[in-house]
Amino acid sequence: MAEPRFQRRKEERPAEITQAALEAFAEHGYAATRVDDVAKRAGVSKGLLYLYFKTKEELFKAVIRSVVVPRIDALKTDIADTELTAEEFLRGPFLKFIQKLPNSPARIVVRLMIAEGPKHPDLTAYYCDQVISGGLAALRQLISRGVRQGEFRQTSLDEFPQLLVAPALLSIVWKTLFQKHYPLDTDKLLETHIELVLRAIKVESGDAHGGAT
Amino acid sequence: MAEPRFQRRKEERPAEITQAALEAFAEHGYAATRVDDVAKRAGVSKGLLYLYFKTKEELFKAVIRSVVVPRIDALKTDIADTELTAEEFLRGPFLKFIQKLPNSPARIVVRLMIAEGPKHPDLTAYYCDQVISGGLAALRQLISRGVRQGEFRQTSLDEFPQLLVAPALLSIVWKTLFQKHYPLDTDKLLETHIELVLRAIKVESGDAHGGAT
DNA sequence: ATACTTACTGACCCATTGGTCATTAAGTCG
DNA sequence: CGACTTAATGACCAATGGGTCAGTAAGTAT
Repeated sequence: MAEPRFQRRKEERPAEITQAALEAFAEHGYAATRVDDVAKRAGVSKGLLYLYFKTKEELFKAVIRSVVVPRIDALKTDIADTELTAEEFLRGPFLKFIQKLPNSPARIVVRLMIAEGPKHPDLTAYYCDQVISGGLAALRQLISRGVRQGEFRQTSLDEFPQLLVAPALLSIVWKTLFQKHYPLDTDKLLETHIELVLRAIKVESGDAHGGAT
Repeated sequence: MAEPRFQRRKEERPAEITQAALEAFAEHGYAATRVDDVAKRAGVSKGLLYLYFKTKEELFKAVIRSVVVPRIDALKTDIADTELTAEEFLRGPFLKFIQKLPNSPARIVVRLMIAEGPKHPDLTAYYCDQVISGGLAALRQLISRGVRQGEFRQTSLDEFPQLLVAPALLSIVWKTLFQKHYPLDTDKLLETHIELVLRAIKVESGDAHGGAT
């Protein structure tokens, strides 16, 4: 009876709607998701949603941004602030970072970007600047540091830091598509990846197998 | 005047439509492509399209199959029939194979599968059987051969042959999304990848077994 | 030629859904 | 407690597009 038909919560609404949209997009993809469904999930009317987001496309962009921004910032400051050697960093924080990706909202974002990216040039540009450009620069910096400190040989890897994250992308895609048919231990896969990369780029000292320092 | 309004070409139609659909899907993705548009591209009426393909979804599946089947068969027989050493094969035919992917129809298929796969379980299963399962088995075989012949060390790579193709997936995605903003020499990237992998897994011998037999 | 089969057409149907707006009611201020 | 502002609603509109089917004409057999 005394239940109010709705409450006014101007501040929280955008985040709630964005979160609901992320879930809906995760289930059906962007195109097949009905705005009405997003609104229902957020416990809100469609009309209100359109009060906060001009169009469905705007909502889409807001979703991407809300997931991407904090995550990439974390990695960037992590690399800048760390006191670990390059190898320790790769084995530790970096490995942890890419291991988390396949089970995080990043998985959804990657799928959405691949599917819808080509239709949203400005969003892709934004993503390039925020995620790709910054992320790669940070990785390149990490590798260069390793080379400067005499840990790593001079290889083409610092020209293609993408190679460090390629298996993470594969893990994400795999989880999204094949996990059910064809389970894959992505944690172990990524660990193996780091292992192999290190073996390939470390300066070959007397004890090649020297596991941890 | 004497121009016939249309010709009857029962045999060629399916392939023509499939090809047109591939192009349309490449441009707009599956959901945003209108069946009418596919028909127009194929120079055919929408009605006829529905004569050959029960639904839009059936058409989609046919497109995927038409691209995937021949390509993967090629790689499989290639690996089985080759007389090269494992290292030579990786540096030669395998590198060529993954270098071609980012500019082939495979690129489109990958995007479509990532975007739409989760909504088509049976198609995903099919893809798993035809592409993934077979492809991985072939790669694993290649690696094992290398190990048996004393070329490669025993590593976890044969547990995760996916690592061999991960950079190819990245290249495909990159080309699809970022190429314009952020050019990437995928050929060189993939070459570097093979280089690094080989350095990581080759038996370390200054001279013991000289690599090639 | 004539009758017959069927590849092919394109106008039509109608469910779906992005987006709007007149209306309602929750909060607020004097 | 009124008077007022605005967060929130939900019925509604218009367009889009998957799918159908009655009709047409290209090929074929006789």
